[in-house]
Amino acid sequence: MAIQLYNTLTRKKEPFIPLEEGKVKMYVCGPTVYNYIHIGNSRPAIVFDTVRRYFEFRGYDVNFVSNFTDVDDKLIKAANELGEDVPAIAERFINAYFEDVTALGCKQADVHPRVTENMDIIIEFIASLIEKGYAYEAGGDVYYRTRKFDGYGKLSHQSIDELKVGARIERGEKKEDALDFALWKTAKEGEISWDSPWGKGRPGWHIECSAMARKYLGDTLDIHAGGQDLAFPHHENEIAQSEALTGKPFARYWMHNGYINIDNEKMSKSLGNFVLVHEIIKNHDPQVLRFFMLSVHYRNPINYSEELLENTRAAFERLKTSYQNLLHRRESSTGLTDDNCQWVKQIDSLREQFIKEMDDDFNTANGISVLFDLSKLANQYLLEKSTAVEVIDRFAKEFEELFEVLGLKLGSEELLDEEIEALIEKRNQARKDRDFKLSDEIRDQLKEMNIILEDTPQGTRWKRG
RNA sequence: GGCGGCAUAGCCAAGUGGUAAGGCAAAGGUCUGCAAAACCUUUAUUCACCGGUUCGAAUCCGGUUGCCGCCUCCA
Repeated sequence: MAIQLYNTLTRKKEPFIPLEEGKVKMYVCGPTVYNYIHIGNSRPAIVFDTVRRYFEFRGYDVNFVSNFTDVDDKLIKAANELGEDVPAIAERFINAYFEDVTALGCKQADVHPRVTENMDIIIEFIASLIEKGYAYEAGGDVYYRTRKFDGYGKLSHQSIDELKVGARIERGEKKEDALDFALWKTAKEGEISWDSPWGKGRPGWHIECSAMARKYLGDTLDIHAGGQDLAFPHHENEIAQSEALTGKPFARYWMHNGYINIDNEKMSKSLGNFVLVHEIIKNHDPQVLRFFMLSVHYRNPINYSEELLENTRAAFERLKTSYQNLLHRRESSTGLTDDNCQWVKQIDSLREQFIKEMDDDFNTANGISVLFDLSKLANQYLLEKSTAVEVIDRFAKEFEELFEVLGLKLGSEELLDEEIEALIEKRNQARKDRDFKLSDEIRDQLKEMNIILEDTPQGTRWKRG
């Protein structure tokens, strides 16, 4: 059974059938790098990183492209305000972006193309659209002739006449029609600019994705993804540009993630109610933020608050503790016993369940609930008087693989320094001697050092507090 | 005005026709020298409200209420 995914274009869940067997060509709209990303920006990064990981887990070869918008109006504005030039700001926030999303467990894309490095193909693209009559030059600007493209509105399911009501012409624009949008903007005095057949200027926002997606992935993509708010006008305009040029479908599947809300209101840089990832991860484990995002289906809204993050932390700990306890128990485990296969069968069945849930439009919320089932099963197994290394390893491997699919880390085994090691040994001797006063003192002392001890029939295990 | 989404326990959240997953929190029990971790048990006769279809509805249809989003830079 194929992976099912919800396609914004058809408003239905559809089986995923790639253009080329076993391969996924995927493009995700990346950030405009004029500031640190807020947690709303981090959602598509996390969600589509997970989609990519899941495709890979299911044996697909994924070609994943995500752009940086490194020149546009907002960057120019930021440059003016900060008294820096646009490339310097872009460079700084591209680095900051990688730092943030890496902390959140996102892998790098295969290609991270930048607008400023692809000016030639963007200009070429625009020139071809003019040639085909889909665009026109007007006083140094170039606009897309929206009404000429028949399918306009097919992604956002709006009719072109209804859209017209909301469209506007800004002062100084030379559009033929209110719905037309800029492909090329002529530079104002002193602004960063590139030479073009229409004079010095810079690209409009939408054309970059059409041009770069085509360059790196071809005329037709399997999946094009981004935040819900990009569906209109950004993605709609991309379709108009690309399909007018090639005459082929631009993307077969369109995926859009839901918003993050703060107090039930959309978070956005322009509303000013945003929370930066950069700030959050100073006080919170970035992995908890990722877990939080994945605990809700990607198309549903998420309400963010510190309190919810704290609840998530407790839940996430539960899974990791379960895994750590398995590792601790491994040392005192023996060979296989007769009933072991029953446990393994149950693990197999949970793995199937996980795949079934994820195959259904990447239902990470349900995938995570399977992890809790796995955790419960493992904890029950650890209650057995004797345990088998094979079964422990099977449990551990399952944790590791499924965590990896979701981009979550279980925490590596670290060693304690000798001093702490010695204290634990000393305490164990005290417990043998039934000197509980001393043993409790040592436990408190270690707690001060952020080491928490847990006594089990198989010996004392420790974890960081 | 056009298009779309959401409403499930104290909180978070799955679930699109077959009798309410999972997590957090809370309570009781077991285990433990005491803890911790964990296990077992309990916590929605009910899914915003009102009708309808059906043997059967949280799920489908119609209506009502409330909240949110897109239509303008936005993930």
